[in-house]
Amino acid sequence: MEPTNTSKKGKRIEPTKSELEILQVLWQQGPSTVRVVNDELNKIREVNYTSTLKLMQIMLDNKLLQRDIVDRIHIYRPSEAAEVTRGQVIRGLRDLAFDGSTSTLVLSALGDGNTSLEDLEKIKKLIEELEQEKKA
Amino acid sequence: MEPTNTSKKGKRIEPTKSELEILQVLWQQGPSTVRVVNDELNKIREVNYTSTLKLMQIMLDNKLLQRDIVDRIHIYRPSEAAEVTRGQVIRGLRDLAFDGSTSTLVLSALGDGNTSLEDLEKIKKLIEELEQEKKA
DNA sequence: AAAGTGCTAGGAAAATTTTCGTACGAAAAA
DNA sequence: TTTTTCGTACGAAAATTTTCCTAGCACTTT
Repeated sequence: MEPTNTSKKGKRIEPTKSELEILQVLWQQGPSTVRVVNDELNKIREVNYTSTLKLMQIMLDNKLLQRDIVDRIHIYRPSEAAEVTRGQVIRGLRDLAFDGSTSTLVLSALGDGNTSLEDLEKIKKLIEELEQEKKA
Repeated sequence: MEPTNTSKKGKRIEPTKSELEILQVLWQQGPSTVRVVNDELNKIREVNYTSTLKLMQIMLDNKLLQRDIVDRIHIYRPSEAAEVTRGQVIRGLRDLAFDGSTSTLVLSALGDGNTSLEDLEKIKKLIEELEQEKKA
């Protein structure tokens, strides 16, 4: 399908699965080289270095990542804070498979019975804060 | 990549985006013909009838859907209840992009400030129930 | 019966995503 | 200086996902 945007650079798209995987490493580790990211990925599954490199270059093109070059070392970092991208992704999934309903999604997420008491408390706290804001 | 399963039929996979889109229609409308599903999809975006048909046939192969034929009319329905598939999907995303943390995910879902008071209450209720179970 | 309608099956093309081979440059080691 | 090492860029293959074309069957209409 023909994109509405004719310019090659700067298309804004949702990250793919592999891209999210890389973003997650960068969110965890902070700005990193390809080597670091690739090593991290290889703790989970086998990936060739150049595969990770290529993907990160594509993400640079797509503006999902930014890059600093200091002393010839390429250091990549996410363009957006984790919260922003995660929000986009979760809302996308909400609309795609959860009827557009946040509560359906949250109920489903909590539904496996494996959420710890601390987490439940944490979430309850947040809800109460949100309720305060709403009522105010 | 070579699948571990050599048999053609019966491979168990996570639904793709388009497949989730179809599942969502079936969850909403109940068991339906391809025509109904396709009409529903076309309220959102243009899709050719045979595209939807093909996808649903693939999903039948993958056992994501099941089919009843009554009076030559093919009626499709999801193999799994919405809750089950939604749970799989949300856990997949949790591990992929939310550090494996349910609370991070939920906080992110609620974080856009658009959740209604009723929804917040509904979620809080559920959390309190879960806490009771845990403590018991 | 012939033409039209509405549907399924299956192949294959198109688009997207993911993976990797190869070339090449710069720095370090021999 | 030559060789080895470590990294990037780029093209293209491979795998996956998505789309649609064509053929064929059954029923309806003319």
